[in-house]
Amino acid sequence: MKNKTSLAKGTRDFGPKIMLRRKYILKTIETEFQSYGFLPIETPAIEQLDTLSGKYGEEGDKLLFKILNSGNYLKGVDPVDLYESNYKNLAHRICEKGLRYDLTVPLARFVAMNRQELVFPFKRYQMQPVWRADRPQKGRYREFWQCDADVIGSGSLLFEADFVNLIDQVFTKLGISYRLELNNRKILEAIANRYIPAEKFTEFVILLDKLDKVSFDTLVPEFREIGIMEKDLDDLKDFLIVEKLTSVVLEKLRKAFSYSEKGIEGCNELLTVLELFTLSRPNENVFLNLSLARGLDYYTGTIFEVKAKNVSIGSILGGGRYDNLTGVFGLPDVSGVGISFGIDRIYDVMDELNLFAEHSEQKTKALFCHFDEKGRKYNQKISSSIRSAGIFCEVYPDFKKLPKQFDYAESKGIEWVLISGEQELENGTISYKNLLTKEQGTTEPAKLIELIHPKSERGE
RNA sequence: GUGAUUGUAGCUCAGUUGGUUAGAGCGCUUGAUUGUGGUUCAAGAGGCCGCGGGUUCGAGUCCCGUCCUUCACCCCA
Repeated sequence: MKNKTSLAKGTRDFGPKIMLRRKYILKTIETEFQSYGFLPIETPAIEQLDTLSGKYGEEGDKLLFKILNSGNYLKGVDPVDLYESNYKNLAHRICEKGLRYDLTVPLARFVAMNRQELVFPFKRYQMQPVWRADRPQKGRYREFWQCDADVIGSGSLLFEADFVNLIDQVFTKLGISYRLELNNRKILEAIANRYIPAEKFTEFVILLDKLDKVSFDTLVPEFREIGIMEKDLDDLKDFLIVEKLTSVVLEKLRKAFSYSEKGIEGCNELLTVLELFTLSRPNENVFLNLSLARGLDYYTGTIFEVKAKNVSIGSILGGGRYDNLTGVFGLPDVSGVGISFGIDRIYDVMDELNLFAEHSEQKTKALFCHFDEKGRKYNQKISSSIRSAGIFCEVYPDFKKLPKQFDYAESKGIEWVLISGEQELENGTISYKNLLTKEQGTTEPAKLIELIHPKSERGE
């Protein structure tokens, strides 16, 4: 029986073992989100293609999954386009919907549509899958989950500081050694203004982003191409520091920006963020990286990026401040800031570094065993009472030999087996064995709860 | 989108210059053992060699296409 079926490229099934771990990551993040006052929303997987198109740049548009119209999707199609395989024209004719590419644009749409009912600043979190028609590779999937928290409708730098703390709490809980890099779009603008005309800013930013992977020197030809003078190259190279974020570093930087108000503003913002997060949680993992740019060009202020130490898998979190995200949906001048955890990559990091603990609290604790219909009925009754007491348990479904039933318990990691045979039924008792400690005996059903989950462990 | 790479039993993998009936380990089923698991021993089941075409007397093996895997680029979580 050969498996002729296969998964769509870049998608994955998750078995129980993996799901328990994914749920654990999700739960850890969700708890932190909630503790900072973020409230959940969900939006549809499917959006109008118009909502998504043009929000992610030319590259992003190519990566959008489009959904073929229902019914006769060829109605109204220009035969010339068909004949000439003019797929770009066709796509928007025959596809009016698409799968969401991230959670930020749907949020912007949501806020614009529901602005009357929302309390501002609106703090929401959202944990849902997103889809990108990318070629899969390490740490990159076509379907993956993002866990976003955003604050809409406030320019307060307090939220940037909150995010720094929140990020630290999540990764500390998960046991991941990380490095949080910050930058500010205003600082980038100030640097760019030093060397090149404003219209080259985007190209400049894309180049800076590459410095993460390749050395400055290999990019020199491209820097020249966008108009950086030969004499300025060394100056730029010295400028692009990566250092621990401290007030001393920011002070130095601010002096270097004496020519640029924007630059000074960016420094002041980072200084405020530093002060605020340090008040609640000093953090040694925060760095200032002046070449951190991030491709998404809607960012206007602080930029966040987190990488795991000791694993090469790209960033596991990204985020930043944007001043006009909802503008295209008819709600201008609303400032927001947000971050996004990539839990598929976080999973890969934890898997590679062996950071997953056994999550035994989620497993079945006891298995009821028996030999015949009478015993099964007896067990069925007892099981429901200990289940009501909060003990995860299950009743063996068939009448098989005891070793089989033990094997089942063993392979599911069930600690206790409870046996009801002729003897036990006659005396109104039940036999038990702990597969880990080998402790065994016979007791009354009413005492099972205390046996399996003693008060001392319950903390009562 | 560009360039590579992979696919043989449930899993991990052998399979010679193309040559009878495609193998191993682990796992699975049954028994030794009809109320006490993980060990041991014995027997057994399980494969259209990813799919489609081609070359050949003959293809798991060579060629072409396609799908999935993995990886780099682009870009990103």
